[in-house]
Amino acid sequence: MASLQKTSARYQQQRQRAIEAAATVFADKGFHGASTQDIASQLGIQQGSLYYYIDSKEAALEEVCLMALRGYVAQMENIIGQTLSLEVKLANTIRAHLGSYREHNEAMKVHNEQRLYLPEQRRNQLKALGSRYRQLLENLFHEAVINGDLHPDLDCHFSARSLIGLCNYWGVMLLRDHKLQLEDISTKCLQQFLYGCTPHRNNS
Amino acid sequence: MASLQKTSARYQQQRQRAIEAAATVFADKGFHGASTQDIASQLGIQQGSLYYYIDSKEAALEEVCLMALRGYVAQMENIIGQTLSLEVKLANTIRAHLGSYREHNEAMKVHNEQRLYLPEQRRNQLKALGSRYRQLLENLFHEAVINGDLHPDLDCHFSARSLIGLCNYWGVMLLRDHKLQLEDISTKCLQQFLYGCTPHRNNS
Amino acid sequence: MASLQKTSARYQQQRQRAIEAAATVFADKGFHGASTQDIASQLGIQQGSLYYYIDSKEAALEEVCLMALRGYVAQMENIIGQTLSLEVKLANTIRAHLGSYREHNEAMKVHNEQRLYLPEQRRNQLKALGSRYRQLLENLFHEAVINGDLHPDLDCHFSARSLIGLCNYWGVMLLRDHKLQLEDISTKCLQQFLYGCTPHRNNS
Amino acid sequence: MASLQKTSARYQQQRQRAIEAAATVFADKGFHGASTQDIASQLGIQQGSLYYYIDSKEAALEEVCLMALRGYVAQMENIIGQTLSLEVKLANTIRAHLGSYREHNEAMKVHNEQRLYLPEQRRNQLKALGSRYRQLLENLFHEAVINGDLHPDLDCHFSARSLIGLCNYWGVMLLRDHKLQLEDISTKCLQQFLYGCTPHRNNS
DNA sequence: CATGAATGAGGATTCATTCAT
DNA sequence: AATGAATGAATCCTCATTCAT
Repeated sequence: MASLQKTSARYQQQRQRAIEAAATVFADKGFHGASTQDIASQLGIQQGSLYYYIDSKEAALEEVCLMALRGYVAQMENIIGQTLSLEVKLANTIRAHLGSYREHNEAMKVHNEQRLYLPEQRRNQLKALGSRYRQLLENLFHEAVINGDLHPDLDCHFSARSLIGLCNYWGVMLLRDHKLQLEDISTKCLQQFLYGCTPHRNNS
Repeated sequence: MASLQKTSARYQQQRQRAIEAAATVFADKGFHGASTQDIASQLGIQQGSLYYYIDSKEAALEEVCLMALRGYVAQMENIIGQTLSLEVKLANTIRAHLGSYREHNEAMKVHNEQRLYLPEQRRNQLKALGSRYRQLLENLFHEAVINGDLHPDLDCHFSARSLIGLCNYWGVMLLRDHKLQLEDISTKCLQQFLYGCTPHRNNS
Repeated sequence: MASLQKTSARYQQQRQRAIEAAATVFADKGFHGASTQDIASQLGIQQGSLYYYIDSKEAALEEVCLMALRGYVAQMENIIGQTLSLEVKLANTIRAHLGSYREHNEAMKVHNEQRLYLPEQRRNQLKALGSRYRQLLENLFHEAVINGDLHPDLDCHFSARSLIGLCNYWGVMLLRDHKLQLEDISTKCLQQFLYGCTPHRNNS
Repeated sequence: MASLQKTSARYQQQRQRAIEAAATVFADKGFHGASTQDIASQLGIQQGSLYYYIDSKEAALEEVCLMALRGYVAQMENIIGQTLSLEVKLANTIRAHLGSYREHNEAMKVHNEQRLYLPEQRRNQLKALGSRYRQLLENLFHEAVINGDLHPDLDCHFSARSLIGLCNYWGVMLLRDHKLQLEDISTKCLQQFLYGCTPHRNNS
């Protein structure tokens, strides 16, 4: 009859572990392909006990996605806020983006691939965070165009999304193939993104 | 089972429709989130009747993926085989890649997002076709490096995959947002990929 | 629109083949474990076509059982009617019983093992034939007791059923193991049944 | 799955009840004719709940058969091990065999009639137990032949199986007709088996 | 005669969720 | 704080049967 102390540090920590377990399982099997039994097993508890920490499977997916995006956006705000050259800022952004795939228990992958299985209502926060991220990136590009660091005719919206697409692609590759080096891929993504494939003077 | 002659044009056509219906449904709800009832409804037949045309839900996913990749690789082989400049070949490749998202009942999207839910054994053909595609693209890059059309230090493997990642990202966007123009996105992808975002002389 | 000539020799022959196919399949997989597809395959026709020859799966089972019992009882009447010693009559009975397992497409086995899956109503004829067979055998025993050929205290009902049980057991063995010799098993069954296992003078 | 502790007495007892319910239902309707709904109803639980106690319908059949054979073989070993006359040993064997039909929720009947619907792999234990039983019986006969208790030319293998066939036949009859008396049938089976039907001096 | 196509009901199995303890 | 037990709905798939052609 004691009221549940769901604010205790112990509870919060176990809850966090539950979300991470969900992230791992969802990343592997997909939201619908994963069972709450899978998540409980990953955590080392019984299936029924899982519901002490999550409200529903769907809520768990939402938490996983939020966990991924929150860290992601926070890093981005930090990077953008610093006084550094465009190239360095972009390098940091890309490394942060790719790096977050290897941390966070694959929550990033889950966000990218599974978030649309959430009902509209549950995606509100997620959409806001995602927009914020894209906006920060887009603004960075706008300023760079004005500064002359980027091509004057650049479609900043298109470019921001392209960078996201590129990073998401390689992020998943980093998860799938552990031989890939984060630093190496980050550098190449930056090069590819800034200068393309053709011979250019900037690098000569 | 031995003497079933499911080769009539009528049967083959209906079967094709079934695979397309599966593609549509899988693209929307994911493999595990979609039910065979969903597919049957999409086709306008009873759930049980669906099995007259497909062997299992899993087999349907395999067919969807194969349908996507076969067309895709065939186009690629055609494009590569022609005597055209690198830029035109790449432009054609990108347009074909993006275009195939808008045809094929979203089979491309399903291939990209759901194929890993197939058991190993069912992915053999798929893997072969996928490798073939990447290889064709990579070879195109190798030759272009030798010709001097691309940067001499280019990591062709990385670049080929980056192009695929970029196209897949925008392919899904084209599906999601019908206001996007295929031609416009294709051109921008080509520009981004070849020349990056920085100001460059090639295009000036 | 021509009325179906279900009395033609051609039809009757094909119908017979259908019942035999059903017998084979039912013997192997059991009534509920067998599908009409299995039967059609065995016959080399399409599943739908099967219904031209049988009214339902259940009706097919009834036919199979009847086919088995009719032959069985007819042989028995023939054997009993002859003027022969008890021992020879029994030998003939046993050989006929066991032999029918190797002919008749396993219909005997199906009758023994599957007939109870028929609804009461469909078992009427079957019961009559079965009772008739047991009665014939029992009468044979009664007479033999009176003649002094069999033990005066013999429970003829029990003995008749025991003989049936013994023959059914070995009948199935003959189906399962093709190395077993019909003649050999028949002789041993007769010996076992008449004289048991203990040393006796009759055979010395 | 790893940490499930389904070892509580409560669980084991309910599980046992589930297997017995399955035995009853399989005996009545056959393996393929019985539904898991039937078993669950027999147990008084929901269909889905049944799977908390069994892994699959097939596994349930295996358990039923094992349950039957285990008790059966254990009794047989006990009987054979005692120092008693052949006749008494056989009497005990037959009574045990027939008696087990009336206990064990008809598991013996299920074993005899349905075990072949199990896939090869699931029949391994079953085969071993069955062979063991037949072997024990056969050995008993071999010794009796040597002692002169049984006919010197006896085919012990044939006789052992015949006894099994006889007992199985009457075992099923005991299930079907509750008016039959176990003791009566046992005695008659022994008489029939040892001395056959002809007049003999041994018993006079 | 025979078939291809379709149906709809039934069946095994899984699973998110609940809840008493 | 956690679990074992149970539920009932959903889901994939099979199958007996029908019927137009």
